Amino acid sequence: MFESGLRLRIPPSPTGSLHLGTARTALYNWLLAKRFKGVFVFRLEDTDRERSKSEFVTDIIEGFKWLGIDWNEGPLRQSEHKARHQMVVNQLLDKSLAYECFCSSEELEQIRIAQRALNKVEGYDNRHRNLTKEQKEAFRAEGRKPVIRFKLPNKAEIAWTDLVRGKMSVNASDLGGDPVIAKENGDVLYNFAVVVDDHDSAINCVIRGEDHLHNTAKQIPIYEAMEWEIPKFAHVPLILTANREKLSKRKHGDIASISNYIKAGYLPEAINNYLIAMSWQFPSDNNKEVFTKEEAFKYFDLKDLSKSAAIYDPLKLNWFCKEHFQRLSAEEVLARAKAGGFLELSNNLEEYSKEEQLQIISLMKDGLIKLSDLSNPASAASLLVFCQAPNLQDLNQEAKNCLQEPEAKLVLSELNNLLETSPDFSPEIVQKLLINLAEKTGLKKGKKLFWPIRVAVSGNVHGADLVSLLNILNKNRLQERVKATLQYLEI
RNA sequence: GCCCCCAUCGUCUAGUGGCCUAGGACACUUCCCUUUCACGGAGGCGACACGAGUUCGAAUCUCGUUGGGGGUACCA
Repeated sequence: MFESGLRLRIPPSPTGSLHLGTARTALYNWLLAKRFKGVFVFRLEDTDRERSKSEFVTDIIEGFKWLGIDWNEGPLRQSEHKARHQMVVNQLLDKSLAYECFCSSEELEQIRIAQRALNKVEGYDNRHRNLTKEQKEAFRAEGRKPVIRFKLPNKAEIAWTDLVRGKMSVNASDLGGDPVIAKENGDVLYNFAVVVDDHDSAINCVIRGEDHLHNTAKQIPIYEAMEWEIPKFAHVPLILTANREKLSKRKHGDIASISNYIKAGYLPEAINNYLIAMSWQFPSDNNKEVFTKEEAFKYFDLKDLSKSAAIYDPLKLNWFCKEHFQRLSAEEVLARAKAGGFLELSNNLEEYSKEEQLQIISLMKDGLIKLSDLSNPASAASLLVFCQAPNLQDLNQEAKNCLQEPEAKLVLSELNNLLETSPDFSPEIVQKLLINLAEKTGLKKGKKLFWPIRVAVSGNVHGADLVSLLNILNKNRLQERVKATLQYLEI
């Protein structure tokens, strides 16, 4: 299908930070480029001068890098092709395939109102298609400045075979009139610029969101007018929120921006996995859900993509996160946590040896969703327990209740006594210590015995395996915290 | 309003005319493991939107209805 070599592109506009949907479209492009050894072009769609910002350019590039999405050409900037765009506008004008339109926004609005009243397609009625020289001069004399409109073919059916959806067609008359390609101030518009730039980059396959379906119908006639080769089109399904609206930066900024996932310490491999799996899975192996994009590209094909929109499910994303954390070594988790600045606790882990740090991470990484959980006191994966004694004044209800039990004081004072004579900790010693404690207190293994220790140590009745926890924490810290709790109970 | 797209458990999906009393995953839930939480293991709940047609036979093909989404700018 792509004898001359597949050429793909992703053209985000730097009017906001990298959007989850853009990332997903980029991913699908990347997957296909890798699979068929194509060229992937990265272009910044920055023709809207008021809304485009350099900080967003940085954000988008950082986002792609974080996800591991690389490109072969670019970043190109649409704004640098102004002269070229102008040239093509003039060519269309010369060939009478485009024309000047002098309608004011008020006139346009009136046309729409009238059309709507008749249940017709709203849009421009092409009234200035065939203005005479005199008419144009008259408008100019009024001080009007024209926009340039492209002549859509009359009553023609615009059809293409979509690589995701199959046969598609839109009637030209349903497109809302001849589209403006250049504004009054000379700036060209998206639907025109994108065609010129894609052609100039020799793009032969356009993968974009389903929201562009009508744009494709507007763009194909421009290719035809210029006698340019029309690329293949593939419209991928959209991401919807739980209440079924298109995921937008403005309304759902927290979940829509890649930068937020970076900040929260998500694993890029989990985001990639989720984004791909939203609309695609391994052909003939739907049991394989957890995979990397490098595994996926070997089998990826647009025809296997789902046609319907997917609803963003944070719970499923969390599951992918857990799965990918489990596949990471403790070394790797530790390195990423450090590099990302997620170990900035009050006393950080530096007082533990490297080996102990790795033990700590292994102990905690089972249920880890994102790296920021490591320093979030509310999270079960919080490392706070290793860094500071619990605040006994401010315990949760479960912990409070536990300490009020009569056995709590008994357990802790006996433990305190045993610690006086205990040798330095090892897993075996801790194990023995707990057995001794059970004997001394007459309590069998159970909540009555172990919960008070947990509260004294971590301020919580739940947590990681107690023997490992105490062993890493070590004798001194345990002693300090048990004493502090006993003191607290005396008052 | 008009145009376009989509339609299997709550969610993501497998399924391309008989292997379907519809399979998997997330979520929920029961039990087991476990000093706790989690992890892990074994179960459970739960869907072909509806109506016609084609066919010996339809989740799969056709048409209609309904529902959902997107588009409808001198934004991208």
